Amino acid sequence: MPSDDSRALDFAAIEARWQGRWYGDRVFDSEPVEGAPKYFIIFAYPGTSGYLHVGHMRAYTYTDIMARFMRMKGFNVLFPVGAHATGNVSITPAKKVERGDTETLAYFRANGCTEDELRKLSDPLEVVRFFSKVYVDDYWKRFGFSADFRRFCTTIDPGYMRFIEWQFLKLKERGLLFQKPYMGTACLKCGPVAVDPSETDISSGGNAEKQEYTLLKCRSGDRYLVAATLRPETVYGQTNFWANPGTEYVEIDVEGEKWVVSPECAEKLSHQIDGVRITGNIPGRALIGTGCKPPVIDREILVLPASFCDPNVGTGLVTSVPSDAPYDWIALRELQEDEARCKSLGLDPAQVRAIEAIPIIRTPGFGPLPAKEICERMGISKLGDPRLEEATKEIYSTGFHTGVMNDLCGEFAGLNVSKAKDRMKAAMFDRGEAALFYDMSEPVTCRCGGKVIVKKIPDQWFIDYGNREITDLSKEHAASMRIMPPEYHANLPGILEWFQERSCARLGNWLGTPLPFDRRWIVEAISDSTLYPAYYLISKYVTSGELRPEEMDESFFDYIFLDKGTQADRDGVSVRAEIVTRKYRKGKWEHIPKIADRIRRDVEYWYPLDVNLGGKEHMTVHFPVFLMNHVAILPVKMWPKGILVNWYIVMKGGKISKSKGGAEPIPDAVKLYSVDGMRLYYAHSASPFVDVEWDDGIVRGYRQRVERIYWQYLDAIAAIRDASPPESRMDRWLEAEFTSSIDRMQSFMDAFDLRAAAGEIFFTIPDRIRWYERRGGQGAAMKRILPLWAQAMAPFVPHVAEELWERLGHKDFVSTSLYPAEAPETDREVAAEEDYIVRLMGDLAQVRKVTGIEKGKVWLYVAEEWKCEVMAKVSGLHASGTRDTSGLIKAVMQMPSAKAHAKEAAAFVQKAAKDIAAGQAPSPPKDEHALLSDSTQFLSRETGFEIVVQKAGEKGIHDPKGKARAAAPGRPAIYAEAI
RNA sequence: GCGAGGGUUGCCAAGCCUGGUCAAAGGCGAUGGACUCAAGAUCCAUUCCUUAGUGGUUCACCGGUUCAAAUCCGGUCCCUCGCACCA
Repeated sequence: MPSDDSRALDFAAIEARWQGRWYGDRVFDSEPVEGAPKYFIIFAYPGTSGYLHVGHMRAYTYTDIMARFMRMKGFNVLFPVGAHATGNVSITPAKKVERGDTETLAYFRANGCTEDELRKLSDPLEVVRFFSKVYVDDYWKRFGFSADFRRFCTTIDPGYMRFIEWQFLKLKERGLLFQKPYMGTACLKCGPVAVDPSETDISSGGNAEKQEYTLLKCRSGDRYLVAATLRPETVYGQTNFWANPGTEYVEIDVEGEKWVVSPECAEKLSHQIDGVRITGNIPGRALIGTGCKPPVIDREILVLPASFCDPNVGTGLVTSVPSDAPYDWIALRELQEDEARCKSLGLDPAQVRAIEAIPIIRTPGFGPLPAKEICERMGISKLGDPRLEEATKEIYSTGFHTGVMNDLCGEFAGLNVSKAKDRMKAAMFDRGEAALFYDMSEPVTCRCGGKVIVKKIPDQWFIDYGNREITDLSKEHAASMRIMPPEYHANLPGILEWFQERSCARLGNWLGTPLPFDRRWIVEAISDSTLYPAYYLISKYVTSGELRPEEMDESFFDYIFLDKGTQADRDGVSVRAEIVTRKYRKGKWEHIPKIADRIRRDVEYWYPLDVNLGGKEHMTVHFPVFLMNHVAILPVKMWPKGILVNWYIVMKGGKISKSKGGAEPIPDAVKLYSVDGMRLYYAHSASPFVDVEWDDGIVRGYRQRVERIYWQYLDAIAAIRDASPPESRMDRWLEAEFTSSIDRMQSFMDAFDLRAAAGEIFFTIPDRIRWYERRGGQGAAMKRILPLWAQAMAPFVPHVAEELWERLGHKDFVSTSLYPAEAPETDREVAAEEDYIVRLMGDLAQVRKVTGIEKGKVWLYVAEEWKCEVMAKVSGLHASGTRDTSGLIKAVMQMPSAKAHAKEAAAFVQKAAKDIAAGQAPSPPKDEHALLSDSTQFLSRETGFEIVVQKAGEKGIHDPKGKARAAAPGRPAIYAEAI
């Protein structure tokens, strides 16, 4: 027995040792092998934006486990890795470093970045280079990934960019690219910016949303007072118009029309509509008391004063619908009660008082005037009340979802509000009475300090994912794919259908590939990462220098992916493909396959991709376009075969965020928990399809579990090293248990159920071995199962598995060993016997507990022979459909053995039938008495009771309490006496 | 707004698709015991209530289907996540 302290494993040494050997021997570099089945798996590569955290490693580890498993199953596995540098992911940190952002600098330093390195990182390209290296060396190799690192590439490698150019040429050729105007968020100084909660481009306003206002053009003389509304469906309820008497408005020329809006709005509009210019000023005061004629309703309404008209919101002018807008309701009432104010603004109080709200929407739970009702309910009576916001939201959301337009709404009467909204908008546009206007829901400030606005981009490039043919083909193909979890498989067709056009390029200063036919545009990050698994087949040749980026023209890719330019018209093939036919090798020139041919063969061999594994954030973004681009561009035989989605590791309080940092740096985590401990944690602590809360203690527990198994394994080796232990029934038992565990593990793995698979190997098997030892197993079976056990562990805990494999005396790697093709025949009968013993021990414990007898003598009564016969009979009848008790009893009474005990038998049949129906009838071992007699010593030792085995129903047995009668097949009766 | 997932016994987490074998796997924690001078580690047992063992009440809540429901259907409450040119 080793002393206790030595039972801590030096994981770091083991990890370093095996990683050194794997990568030193390049055992995971993959090349096609004629005739060998292949397996091509990737994980969605990370953006080079920051350090990775323990959550990312979950997905990556799944990928490696699958890759390792398939390799050992005999597949030729290709598992390449890369990094995603497109867009501004690396620009953002570079900018932060450049301006000396203290948080960012601290973040880099905390993760171990040296000052030398840090200085360079103000250059985005350096950031890409830096993180590429960190990912490969500090994370992926550090985790022992069995990847082919020769193929590593980023999306801004020159070769990759050629590939993307080709992709877009093909999309264009297929008619899937088009241009149209788009309203984007932008800073006037910096160009397009992203507005999102992570605030990578902006300094504030990350939660702002782009809102679409409908501009209602209300005729007033030769011009329009233009009101902005989010609720165009309420136009029938307009009773008056609001303007702010305390502010200035401007008159602008819009395509020949004169509009009145706030100056702020005019400025915003000028970025959205061409040729907008200011032609005059109008004090708000001057509008009050005039009239205007809004769209749809055929009547003039009065312009009234309202302080809540904010020149920064919408047009600064508002149309009033007091029936459904709490603000309007309160404002109107206040004014109606304020005669003095009316007079001071030159309004006729009587005329103002005459205005009445017009009910337009029937909303369940509300009367005809919801705005009025909610204000009364909430006790809102003044415009200054902050709860007006809440009231507005409530009315809007209830009305929108449940409301129906009433009879006053002309042709729209009877429609659901949600439907009426779109139709009314469309009708007003058609008649030229309305226009669209976009604005942010709250102020957004760019990193440069400028204001972020909504700006029209007149010629934005889109990919047409709404294309009928591509959508249908993709849906059809998705149905045939292996997609996990099943819920996603079911949802994917819906997502593909929902996917419409998507902008695919950006103006501005981003990293990425310029569109080959319009180089002002840079292909954006989602669109340039759809076919990339295919590029891993090429990157190797670029890295090695065998292929130069400038040689990768359209005809080159056409040749290797689309079979164009084969044999017959070689003239069209890339020049380079012809050139590299000879190479100086080993001192002489030899002919080697042309590089393009070699790559083409690689593509034919490795493609399609078998599994694309990525986080759930990809479900509605990356995966659909990944699939649709394959369908659009590549031949059917190259369409992907599988998708696996993983959920997250979360910290208390939310998702671990790469951009925000704060998570455990991987190198530190590895020291704390060990690589194999973490790998086992990922695989086993939960299904891949749920979020898991990171918990230190639990991860430590897994490290300990690995250690424990390691020592259990070594002890087992030591115990059998030079001995030839005798074979016993427990050896047959262990081998059978082990074999079925391995069987289950294999089928779990095939179903991507890593958790259940790991459970078999790291929990069930050690547990069975302990039982084996407890029952006196001497090691004969251990000798046989140990090698396969190490192999089974290898995908999950490869470092420790290699170590154990070596201790067994192997000179090769367990990682590249193969699982045996066939499982040995095993004896299932013994399993029933051991189940019986386990069950009995449970009953004994139960008896001990309820009687309180700790030490004493226990009599076990094995059921009479006739009971076994009756049980078998009932069981057979039950299986063949006879289930009613009286029928069963009749049938059983035909049996002479039962008839001899008629009364008892009838009762027994009833109970047996019940147990069988409930599935609770244990299958008894063949000879209970013999088994028990053989096991008395074991049972005594385990329970501390003296054990006597008797046959129920025999004369002269010791049975003072008549317990023997309760004996059932597979379940002996028990009687205990304290000493 | 659009869409998805979920609420299980102290905690984490299986089961739910394919109803019965489910008082409900496994892990963690807790309690007791073994081993030890002791501690840790390890091993064994217990961990809803009850009871000389085969009984009772549970799987967010309400209702329904069924001989039978954690599992199917309808409703309610609560939580989480994805998307809306960040990737």
